[in-house]
Amino acid sequence: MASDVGRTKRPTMVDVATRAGVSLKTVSRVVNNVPHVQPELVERVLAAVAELGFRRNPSASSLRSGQATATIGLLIEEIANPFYATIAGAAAEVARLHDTMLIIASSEEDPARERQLLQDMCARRVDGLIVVPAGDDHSFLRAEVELGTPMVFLDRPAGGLIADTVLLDNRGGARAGVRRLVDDGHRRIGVLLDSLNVYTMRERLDGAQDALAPAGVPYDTRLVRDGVRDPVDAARVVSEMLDRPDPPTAFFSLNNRITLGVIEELHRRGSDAALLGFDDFDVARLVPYPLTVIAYDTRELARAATELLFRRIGGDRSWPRTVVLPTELVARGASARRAGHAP
Amino acid sequence: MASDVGRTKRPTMVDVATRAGVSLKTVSRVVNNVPHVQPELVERVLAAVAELGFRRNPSASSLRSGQATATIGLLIEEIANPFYATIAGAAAEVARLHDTMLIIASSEEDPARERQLLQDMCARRVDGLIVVPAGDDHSFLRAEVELGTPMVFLDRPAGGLIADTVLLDNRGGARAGVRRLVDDGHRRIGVLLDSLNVYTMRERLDGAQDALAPAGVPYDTRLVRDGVRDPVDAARVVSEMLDRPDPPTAFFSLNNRITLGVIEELHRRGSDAALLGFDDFDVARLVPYPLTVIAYDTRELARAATELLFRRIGGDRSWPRTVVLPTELVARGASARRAGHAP
DNA sequence: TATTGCTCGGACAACGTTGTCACAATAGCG
DNA sequence: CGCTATTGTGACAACGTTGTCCGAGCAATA
Repeated sequence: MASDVGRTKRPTMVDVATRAGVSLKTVSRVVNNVPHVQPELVERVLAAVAELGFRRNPSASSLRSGQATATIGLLIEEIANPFYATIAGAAAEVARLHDTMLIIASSEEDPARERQLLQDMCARRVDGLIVVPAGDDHSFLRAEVELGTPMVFLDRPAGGLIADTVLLDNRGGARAGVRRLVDDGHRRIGVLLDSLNVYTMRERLDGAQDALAPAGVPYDTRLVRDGVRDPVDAARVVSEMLDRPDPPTAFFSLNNRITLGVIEELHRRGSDAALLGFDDFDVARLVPYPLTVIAYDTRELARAATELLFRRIGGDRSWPRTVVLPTELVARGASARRAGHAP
Repeated sequence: MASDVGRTKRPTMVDVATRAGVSLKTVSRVVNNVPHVQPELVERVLAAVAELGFRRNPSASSLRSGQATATIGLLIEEIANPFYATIAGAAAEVARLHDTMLIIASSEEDPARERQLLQDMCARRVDGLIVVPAGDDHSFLRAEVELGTPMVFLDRPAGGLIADTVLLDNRGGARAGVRRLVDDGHRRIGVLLDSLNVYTMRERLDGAQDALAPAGVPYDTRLVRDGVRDPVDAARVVSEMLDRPDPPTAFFSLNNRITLGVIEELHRRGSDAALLGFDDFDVARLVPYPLTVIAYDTRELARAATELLFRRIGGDRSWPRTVVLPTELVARGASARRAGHAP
């Protein structure tokens, strides 16, 4: 083809060796910083490397040496989601400190795709994996674990596999938040959640029940609604609940997407129902409605997981551990009501 | 060490061949779907693959076959930033359609780091690169381009390198937005921007001047402020400008981080200055202040770039092109003033 | 039955690198 | 001055895969 113009081959160590007038092995030594090479030769080799623009081929390198691709994999649900983006950012930061590349893949909450991606990453011989599980059976990873690929599960536990896990205190956070609502005298609390198939949602709902049951609040199915996917859904559900003869005096939304919809509807109606939301969000203080959020440090979550992973990669073979990170209740919003500036 | 427990070697094609009682090459053929292999042998091989849990070693594969690591690289400034997260999500989606892995790396706006990461990705023999430039000299990539690694620059043009580029119509968008402010009678417009070192900021400011100059609006240095890094900065600058004897009647903020700060201050003061902001943001409609945003489709931006990249990977050797995507003026906010529900 | 044509399996080399080993050159010692 | 350590260097093989090529096996044809 006429389009091959300028299509040269990449320089290899052999080219560098020829250029520098040394042996292949000497180049290898210089490139890998092996000591006991004459300073003069080192210089000649480095000069040749620079002139030819040589870069070591990591495929060949990791093929030969068996290990250490200087790459870790991160499997999340969806990169575009700010929660996962924050996780990816924090993981990337830690990886950078270890001179390691980060491969990010999105499962899109599809267990089959999750499996495919994880196996693909393992086939690429990543040095380790951080996984936010989508499916609920990860026993297919056992072979990889036994082959020595360390992995840390993040935000949700693995299914059918004993492994390192870093979680939020979903249940405790929800319990504390709802307890506050109860302490404030609320007895009819609307609860909105995405899906009970998700571990975090189940935990949060359990936490709410932990707080409601001892307070003697009866269980009212009409006040717990799952399948709330987006803010529009949420607004509709809130509207329905408020139109009932005995409307809730408070709402607990189990994630921030739902919280946004709830705020919108409450604000639109000029309601004064209390609102508790799991997850903080960055424009929370601009929101024209007072609310309490169950906040946590997403970066810390990812950082803890990534650092644990690197400890494993570094050779820590101790028993798998589960780390649970705390949450915190924070008052937010109501800037529309002339809240002052935060310090 | 006693810790080697369970540390088996990964199965190779040789193992599979032995197990299936065929030759190594036959396994290779089956694994690569080469036709003309006896159906019975195919079955035996596949059975052995499944039993042993064999996965092809991509290092060896791409080493031998020279190309096609089925991986593309994306270099952005910061994964945790929603703009880049959205880009990453869209790029990942397109990559998935092409059965390709996406490696994401963050330059953190550091040109040295950018260079390092790009060269690292090239060394890993990615099939192509998408780059949001941080530095302003990318001539060091020329060697890679000549070696046949396609690359597409996104959001900002490359420096010192002729290459495919996908941009927003920053200048046109700013021009249209500011023209509307001018048409509405505004003559004193406060302009807040991050840094003139950034290409997009320069373009947006140029667009503003395009609209102001013909309208005979004099240039007032005190109304253009750069170095506005975050919402707190922005709020302070707005406050200062409003305290002047002839305060601006409108503000133009050149990115959404700044916009948030401006909103907060305007709302806090109960000001009625008009507000125009570059970049839309997802909670915009919840915002308690009316504003116009210069919006665009971030996903489309990334999609266009990624698809162009895959066309190049597919063999398109036509002249490098520059794609400019349109922006759109959208009215937002003021939900605090009882705006109705969007349909 | 012998020849041709065709299909498909297997031996072998090679991709670029690194570990092993051996050897050459130098320094240190008696 | 000869011997052993020590240091520096290179030949060679191997990592796991795939491209090349040859030839075995078989059917169709003369």
